[in-house]
Amino acid sequence: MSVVTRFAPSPTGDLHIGGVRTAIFNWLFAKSQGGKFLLRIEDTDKSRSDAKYLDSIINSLSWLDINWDENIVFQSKNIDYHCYVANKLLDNGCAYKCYLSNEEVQALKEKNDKIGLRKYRDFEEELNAPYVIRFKMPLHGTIEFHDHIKSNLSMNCSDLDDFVILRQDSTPTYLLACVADDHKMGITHVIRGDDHVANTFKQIAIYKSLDWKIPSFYHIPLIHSEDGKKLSKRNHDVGISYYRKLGILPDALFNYLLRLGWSSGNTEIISRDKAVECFTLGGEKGRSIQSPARLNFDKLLYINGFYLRNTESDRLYEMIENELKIEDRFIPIVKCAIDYMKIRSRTLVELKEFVTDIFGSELPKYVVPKPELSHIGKNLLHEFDISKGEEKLRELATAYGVKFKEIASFLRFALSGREISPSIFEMVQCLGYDLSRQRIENALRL
RNA sequence: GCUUCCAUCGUCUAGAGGCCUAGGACAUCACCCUUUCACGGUGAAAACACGGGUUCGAAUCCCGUUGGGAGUACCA
Repeated sequence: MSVVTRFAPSPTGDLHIGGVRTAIFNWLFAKSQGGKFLLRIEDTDKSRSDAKYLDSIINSLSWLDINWDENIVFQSKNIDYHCYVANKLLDNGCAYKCYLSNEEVQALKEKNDKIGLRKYRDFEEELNAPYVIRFKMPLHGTIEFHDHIKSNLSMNCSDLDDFVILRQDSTPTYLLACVADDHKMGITHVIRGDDHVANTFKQIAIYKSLDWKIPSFYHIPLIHSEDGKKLSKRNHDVGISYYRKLGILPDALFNYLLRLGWSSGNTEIISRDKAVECFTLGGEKGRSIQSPARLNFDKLLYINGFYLRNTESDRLYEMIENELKIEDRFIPIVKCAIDYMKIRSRTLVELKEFVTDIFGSELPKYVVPKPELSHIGKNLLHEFDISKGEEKLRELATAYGVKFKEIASFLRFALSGREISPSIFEMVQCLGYDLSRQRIENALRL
């Protein structure tokens, strides 16, 4: 049997960082098994869904290079099918029309009155009143399933309500739509956040009532924020676009998220190809932890720095090209500088700023005060030609009796305007002799 | 409250009864490299939540306590 997984976000906001990890797991699982990875948009809640978020989901997944097979499935387009399934359940006696009003339901829930909630469960008549369709939960027994992450789970049916599957307006609820769509799409493995475990018992009851094949379930723990709290939409760091804006590379985010709650021995840096090769989830050799993992920004930055300095400079240039506001004649200089600056940057944004501030114009931004330079030092620099190179400069410093360090820090200031920069002759190499001379003369005059 | 799941350094994790005086990574600190900063290298500090069992032997199995997560919608 070939594997089919799916990622099923709802278009109600910026793609959640936890959702991204779920997508990665699903994608990786499918790829590692030679199966298919499908994308389904759960847009049945019209009031909360928005087309702009659909774009952002597609855009974000593409950015991460997580590609899906076949066409996107829109849950809202399957509503007829959901209704058909609900009626089937009604016909085979596994569901019933419930005429309870909203207020009545609320009052019953407050009293935790499960019996009262089932008032219409065995009601024979047809009333001419609005109704919802409720699923007939078995009164006794247990529902059990083997979760490949959490192992065997079970729950007493008596703890489960007769939940709504079709609303008053004849639209399906999540519990029904999800089962129906997963079945229709031939999903074999459901990998999702463990906020869905409680739903799974209910969904399994639906599968059984329909005599449908039950997929394998993998419930992965949720991701928590840095302070150990639940990730809240109020926090800026839950949406993927935050990381993108910050200059995180997609491969770095992929790698970082993969290692959150999953591991392959002690390996920290795992390329996409390698991940596809060695990914397993659950089962005998599967590596996935059981409790929520916290986001750790420092580690993300470290991983990002690693990917940054191991990415071809030309590639990096392409990534920042559009945001670079520099004259054309500085482009070759900037390109050259990326070679030296990528090792010193942790994000693309940082790289872009370094490179434009230091190499994007005639003179650098002087962001620190000019260091002291002795008279002898000045004389030396007036005489020295930068094109002669480092050896010559050292010789001259010795001859003049000036510390190389003194000259070097002045040159660093002259060429970069800051205390932190590539080495002096790396900068000279990028700037060229003329521009370098110009910068030195200018600094000498300051 | 009820249901259910979980528990190794500050954080992410390795660990599937003896290989563990518990390993790696980030962060921290020291030193080395060095014209600055990074990168790189070496080293330090840092954890099996607690209490009972089972066993010749437990981080690993069982029970309890404590702590944490998730769910408890005509939302997904």
